[in-house]
Amino acid sequence: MYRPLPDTPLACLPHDHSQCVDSALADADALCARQGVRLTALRRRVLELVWQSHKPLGAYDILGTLSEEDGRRAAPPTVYRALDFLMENGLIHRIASLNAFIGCVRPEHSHQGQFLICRECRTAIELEQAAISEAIIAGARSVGFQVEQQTVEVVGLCARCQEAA
Amino acid sequence: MYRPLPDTPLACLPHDHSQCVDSALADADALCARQGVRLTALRRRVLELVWQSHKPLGAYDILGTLSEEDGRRAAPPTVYRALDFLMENGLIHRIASLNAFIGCVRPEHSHQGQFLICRECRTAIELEQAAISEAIIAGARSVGFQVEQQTVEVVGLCARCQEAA
DNA sequence: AGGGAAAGGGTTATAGAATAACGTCTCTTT
DNA sequence: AAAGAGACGTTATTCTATAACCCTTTCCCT
Repeated sequence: MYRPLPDTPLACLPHDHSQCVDSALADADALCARQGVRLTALRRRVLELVWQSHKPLGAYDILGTLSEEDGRRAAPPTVYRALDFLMENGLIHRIASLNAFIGCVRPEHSHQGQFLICRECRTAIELEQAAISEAIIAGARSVGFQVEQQTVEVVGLCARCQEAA
Repeated sequence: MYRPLPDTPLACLPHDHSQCVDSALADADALCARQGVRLTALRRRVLELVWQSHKPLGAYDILGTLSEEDGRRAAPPTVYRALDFLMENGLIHRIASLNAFIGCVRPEHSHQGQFLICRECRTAIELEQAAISEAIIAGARSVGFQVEQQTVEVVGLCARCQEAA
């Protein structure tokens, strides 16, 4: 069942993004069915909005879009509850340094990603490198600390924006 | 019984914390003099408050303390400006995942730390391990990403809280 | 099928974190 | 003494997130 990340994450390249969205939603349907949890219309719509690009999206951006769609003005808890559900089920990640959310590229097995965030185009690339994780666990162990949760968020320039500059 | 390694950070151990504060302030005085920037009374006081423990401290906690001290009610920009100054000069770090600030244990050379945050006692231990940094830089390079800034924040259990449990 | 518990989500209000914009005072530096 | 920069006060606002309450829907048990 282990599917390795492609060598070059799609987020780095021009690609047919509608396929990203479709497969993310299909994966989510399958995953929720398997887990016996409910991917309601609202949760599914929020997930779709988060996946609208490879750039982390703020809760209030989502809120704004939902409000426009529905005519009536949605309230923050509506969105935060959906986001909480999606995070609990590994479908999205929260980027703490941006107060924003991004679709998880591999929701099928629980994990915490590492994120490369381009300061120019704002795209976030998710990595899942054992070498990074292990370096952190080893470093922590050297002072007797037991790791439960890692936050790795890196800012810099993506390959495309380096070329552009 | 957990036996510390030779270079175990003080935050991991019982210690005379007033020495931490004193030396942090003395270091800050020296560093600011060397850089030709002004460690004003306010900035120095904020630094002292941040150093009051090894637990990350929120801007509004600082604000509250300042307000009590001064009688009059301090406003957020007062604190945030001081915090910005201290960060620019490498005297404190911001912990993004906690919206909080902590004194830098080695302000003498600019760097970004890696932080181990105990979920039980809230203590944050600053690491500066080249192996972690390098693993991140290498991982990023593998997708053509050029790193400028790293955020590494780890949650778990410190040695003392593991024993207690 | 009926009934109760739990989950989902609307709504109002509030807490918590950070910044914008403008004014004032005080130092230099000339 | 005047000009300019830096530091800080002050007011207002924005952005992010949660609390608390209520109603409806769904699920599950018998």
